[in-house]
Amino acid sequence: MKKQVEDKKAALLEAALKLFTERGFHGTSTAQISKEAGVATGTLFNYFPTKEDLINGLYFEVKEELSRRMGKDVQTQKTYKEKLRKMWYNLVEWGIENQEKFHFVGQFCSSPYISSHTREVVMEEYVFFHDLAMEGLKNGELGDYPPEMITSMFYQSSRTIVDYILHSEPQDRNKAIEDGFQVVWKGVSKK
Amino acid sequence: MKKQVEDKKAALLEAALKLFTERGFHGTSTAQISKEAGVATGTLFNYFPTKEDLINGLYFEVKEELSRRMGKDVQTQKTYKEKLRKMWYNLVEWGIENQEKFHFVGQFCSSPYISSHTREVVMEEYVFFHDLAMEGLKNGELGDYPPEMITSMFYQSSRTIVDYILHSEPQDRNKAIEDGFQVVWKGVSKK
DNA sequence: ACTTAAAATGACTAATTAGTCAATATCAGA
DNA sequence: TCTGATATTGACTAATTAGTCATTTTAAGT
Repeated sequence: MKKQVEDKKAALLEAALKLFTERGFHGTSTAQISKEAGVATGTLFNYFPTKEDLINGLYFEVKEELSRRMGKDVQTQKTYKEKLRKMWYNLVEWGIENQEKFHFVGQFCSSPYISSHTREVVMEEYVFFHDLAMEGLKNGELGDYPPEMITSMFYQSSRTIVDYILHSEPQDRNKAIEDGFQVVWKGVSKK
Repeated sequence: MKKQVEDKKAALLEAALKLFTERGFHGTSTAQISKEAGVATGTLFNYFPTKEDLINGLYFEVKEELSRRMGKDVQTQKTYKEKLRKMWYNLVEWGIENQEKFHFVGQFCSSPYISSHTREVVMEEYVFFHDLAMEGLKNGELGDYPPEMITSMFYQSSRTIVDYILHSEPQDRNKAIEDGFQVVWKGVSKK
């Protein structure tokens, strides 16, 4: 019975991801989500007491998945530049593999339907990212810019490159990913 | 009588800008917009036959205003780098002065409620931007990246810097704007 | 002051919404 | 097979929605 429960909850989250990304929060009814997930309208509310709880739960799950992917194998890299490059590839490749999730977080990161509590809990998962910027500033690898500016430029540039790859469909994706890293690295590194 | 008409239409557009930006398209009712604008619920539909016509009209107006500002005094600059810097300052300063409009275009540029017709008409206003990238590639000022990648990086970086300035509130805004330009220029320029 | 055409109004409607709840289905353990 | 706790269902409700339209108001020209 536990298995079934997880199936339905996962189906609801998947349906919500698709529809919220396509049509927005108020543009999607709970009935549409239930139908897409293949459950009754009442079932949604067994798992998520309100529509806002659903989008907050979804946002948390997706951001958590992204943070795990971003940090993967970063600390095993030899140089600072290699660490940043690894994180860049993790981020962009995840974005291409998970277009809907990538688009979803971009769309709802500053939405009023995501509670400040959710935002705070999610933020904790990204401390390592801020710390990596601080490390680069201390060891002189990065230009003398505020750390928040560096992390924002890095992350937003990844969104730009993912959108570019998905929309312009360049013949060589890996070239585009590497080009993107070169632009960002030249931009934020010292000298 | 003409004066009054323009007043009401402008009030509706201003109210729509505020509410759509805050709560999204489906998160805002036409009744709320009319109330915010200080007109009756029926009056909105005298100016905009449907809610979608309203958001499309608003999107067109705002994007047109931005394109005019972006291109201002750019061609009178001496060097290529000065042209790009001028455009950067135009863009970022407009974003800071017009937070709601800047946020609005960022939020709705890939929304399904903006018609492809609106998108096409707006695109024509930005040909000069693409041309400036092509110019930089031809004269060897810019690195060998696809022009769409360069224009996207430039524009998205401006959004990042505007958000950074509005959110982190650095003591010296001009320093932050110039820092932002330095990062972008180092990133996309040759050598 | 009178005329007239356009502009403004807000009560109204049919459709849709988030969320409820009483009834039904499921299934592990006895 | 029977029991009881839990999961699922979908008809239902009260509230809200975009858009309509008959009526009233406005104001420019005479």
